[in-house]
Amino acid sequence: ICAYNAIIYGYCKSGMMNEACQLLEEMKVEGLAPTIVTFGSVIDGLAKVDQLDDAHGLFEEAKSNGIKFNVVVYGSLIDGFGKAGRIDKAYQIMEELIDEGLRANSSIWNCLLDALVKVEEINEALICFQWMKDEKYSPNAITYSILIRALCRIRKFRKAFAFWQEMRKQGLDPDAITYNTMISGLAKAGNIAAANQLFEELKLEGIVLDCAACNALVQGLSNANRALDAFMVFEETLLKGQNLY
RNA sequence: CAACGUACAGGC
Repeated sequence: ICAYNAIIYGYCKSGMMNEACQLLEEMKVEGLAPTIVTFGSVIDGLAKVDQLDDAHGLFEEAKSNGIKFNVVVYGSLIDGFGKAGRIDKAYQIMEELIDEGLRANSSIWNCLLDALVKVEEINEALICFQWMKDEKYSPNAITYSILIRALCRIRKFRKAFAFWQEMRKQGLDPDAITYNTMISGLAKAGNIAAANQLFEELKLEGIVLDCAACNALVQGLSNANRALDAFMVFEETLLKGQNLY
């Protein structure tokens, strides 16, 4: 069983779902009972290649065979439906999760928030975020990244910065991805001045920005017809011995 | 043990 699980896990991670499903069938034929890990891998794999209905079907089928899934498997489905823009299904799975007496966690909420942002329901996402906090779940760096990106998209920079500060106030250190989200969010929305300023501020704080952050800024400057400035950032990055692609 | 967020490239 462990051997099967390991191979199936590998197939699923690389998106080779035909092979994975075939092995799952083979297990049944051999009289081996797939475990929650087996089903979890396959469901996650199917959801990632947009075979959502198959994923959900397998989920229901396993459940009716007495398998009790954990939050992670629910998370795979919520994430999958959310990415496909099927919010209603995502909510439905969320409700099922609660009905089963399972407790959601921050990751589940993040999946849901990201889903709402993807269909441009930013206000709904903000309400959801408030709700999440009311229910005493702690947002993490990922939660804030999702919201900051969303707010930059709709050009609510002030609010994006407010979240940025709220995050630090809670002792949550923004990670490399949060920085990049903020910088590229500002740059893409054409707010080069703010992006540049943040970039400089972070440098002063001794924070090392990675190549994605530089890319983001270079791109923003280029779009604003400031090729010269873009080039300067580029050179400066090179001088620091950073790896650029 | 497993689910979630950032930049860039390509094809029509």
